[in-house]
Amino acid sequence: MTTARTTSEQITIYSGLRDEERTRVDDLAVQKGLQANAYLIHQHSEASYIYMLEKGVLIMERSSASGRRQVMAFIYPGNFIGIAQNEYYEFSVKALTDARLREIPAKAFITLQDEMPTLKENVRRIGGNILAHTLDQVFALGQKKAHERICFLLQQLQDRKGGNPASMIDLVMTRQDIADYLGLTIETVSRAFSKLKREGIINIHSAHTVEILRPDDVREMALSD
Amino acid sequence: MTTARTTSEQITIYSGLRDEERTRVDDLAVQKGLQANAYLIHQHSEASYIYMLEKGVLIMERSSASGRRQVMAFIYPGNFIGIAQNEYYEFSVKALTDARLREIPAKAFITLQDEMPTLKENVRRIGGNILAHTLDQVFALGQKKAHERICFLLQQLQDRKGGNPASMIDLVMTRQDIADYLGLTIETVSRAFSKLKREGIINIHSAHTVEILRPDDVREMALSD
DNA sequence: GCGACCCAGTGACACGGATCAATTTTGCGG
DNA sequence: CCGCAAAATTGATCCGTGTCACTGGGTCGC
Repeated sequence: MTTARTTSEQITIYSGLRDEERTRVDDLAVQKGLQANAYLIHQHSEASYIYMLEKGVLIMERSSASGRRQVMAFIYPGNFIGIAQNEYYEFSVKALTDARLREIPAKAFITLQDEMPTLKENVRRIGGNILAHTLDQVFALGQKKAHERICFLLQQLQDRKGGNPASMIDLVMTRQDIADYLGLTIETVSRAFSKLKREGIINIHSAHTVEILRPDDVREMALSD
Repeated sequence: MTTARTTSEQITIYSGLRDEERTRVDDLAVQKGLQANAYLIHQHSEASYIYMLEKGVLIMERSSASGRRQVMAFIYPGNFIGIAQNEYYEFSVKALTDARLREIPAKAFITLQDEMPTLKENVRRIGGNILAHTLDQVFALGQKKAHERICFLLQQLQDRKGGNPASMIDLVMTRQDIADYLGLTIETVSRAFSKLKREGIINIHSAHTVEILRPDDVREMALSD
C-alpha cells in the first residue's frame, strides 16, 4: 500500500546530517509550546515558518465560506508542517492535545538548504511523502465506501506507530474530526465503526480506543492499489 | 480561490533563469513524442524521469486491485510530472491526445539544482502548486455535491487558459475520465451537466464543448474557502 | 454528588448519487 | 456519406449516506 510504503520511512530533516550540520539547523529552530485547542496556523496567513512536531497531536483543516470543513491531515510527532508551502498557508492547524514543536523561519531554512545538499534532499523526500499521503486521501475520498474509509484511517494511524505489532489504537480526535477527514458525517462514522465491530474486524474498547482484530482485512480495505 | 491563486502563476523550471542556465537545463532534456492513448508512465514503476508537457493533454490516474480508478489530474502544456516524486511513481500517465514532451533524468536534474538556486526555487514552487492543487481536490471530493464538483473542474480548466476571458471550454477527456476525477459515475456527471445547462449557468454545444454563461456562479460553486 | 453540557450511538426517514436499462448522439473507418 | 461501435444522455429504481430526533454516558464545575 502506498501509505505504508511512504510513511514508514519516517524521514526527518535531520536524517543523515553530520553533527555540525545538525547544529546549524537546530540553531534556527525555536522550541514552542501549544495548548490543546489553540491554533498554530490560520488559513490564508503568510507561510513564514516551518514546524516540526515533537510531542502531541495536531489537526490540519480547511474551512469554506459556507461553513464546510475538510480535515487534510492529523499531525503526529516527527511530522512537518509548511515544508511544501508557497507564500500562504492554505489551511489552519490546531492542537488536539497539548503539544511541543520547533519553529524554523522559512526563509533562513531555504537558504540553509543551498549549503547543505543532504538537507535539501531530506526536504525533497518529505515533500514527496506529503504529496503521496494526499494522493492516498484523494483516492479514499473518491472511491471508497464509509467503512473502507474508516479502515483507511485506522491503517494510517497503525502505520504511524512504526512496525509495532500492538494493534490498540488511540483515537485522539473526535468523531467530528474523523468525519471531516473522511468526507462523512459523524453518524455515518459511528455506524461504520459499529459495522466493523459487528463483523469482528475491530473491537471498540471506548470511543477513543480501538483494537484491530483482523489487521489483514483492515489493510485490504484501506488499500488504494 | 486556492486553485486560481496557485495555478495562474504558471511557473516553470525555466522561470527567471539566465540564458546560460537555461541551456544547461535544456541539455538534459530529450524531446519525446507520445501518441494518443499511449502510456508514458506505469503505476509503481521507478521514478527515473521528470517530464514537462509541451503539447497535448495527458491524464494521471491510479487504479486499485479491485478495479476502481481515480484520476488524479489532467495535465496541460507547461505542467510537470514526477517533480515531487520519491522512488516510485504512484500513478500512471496516459496521453489523451497526441503529445510532445521533454524528458529529464531525475538524478541529473536533482544534482543540477545544487548548482542553481533559482532552479531549486522553481522546483520548490512547482511542488507547492501541485500540493495546493491536490488539497483543492481533497476538499472537492470530501465536501462538494455533484454539480459543484463539475464547476470545480470547469473552473480549473478555465483558469488554465490564463486570464483569457473567452469562456468556451474544450473538454478533451471523456465523461468517464471526468467521473473518475470527481469521484462520481458517468450518469451523474451527465445529469449534473444537464442541470447546470437547465439553470442557464453553462451551455453545452457538444459533449466536448461547454460555454460558461455565468462565470461568477461557476466560481462560487467551485470555491473551497 | 448533582446537574449541565458535550460527545457518541442508534433509529426513522429523506435524498443524492449509484445501478440497471433503454435510447440517442457522436465520431470514425470505409 | 454511410454504417457501426463507442460515448453520452435520460429514465426508473435501489442503496448508501445524510438529516433529524432521541437516548445514553462521560466529564467538569459548583
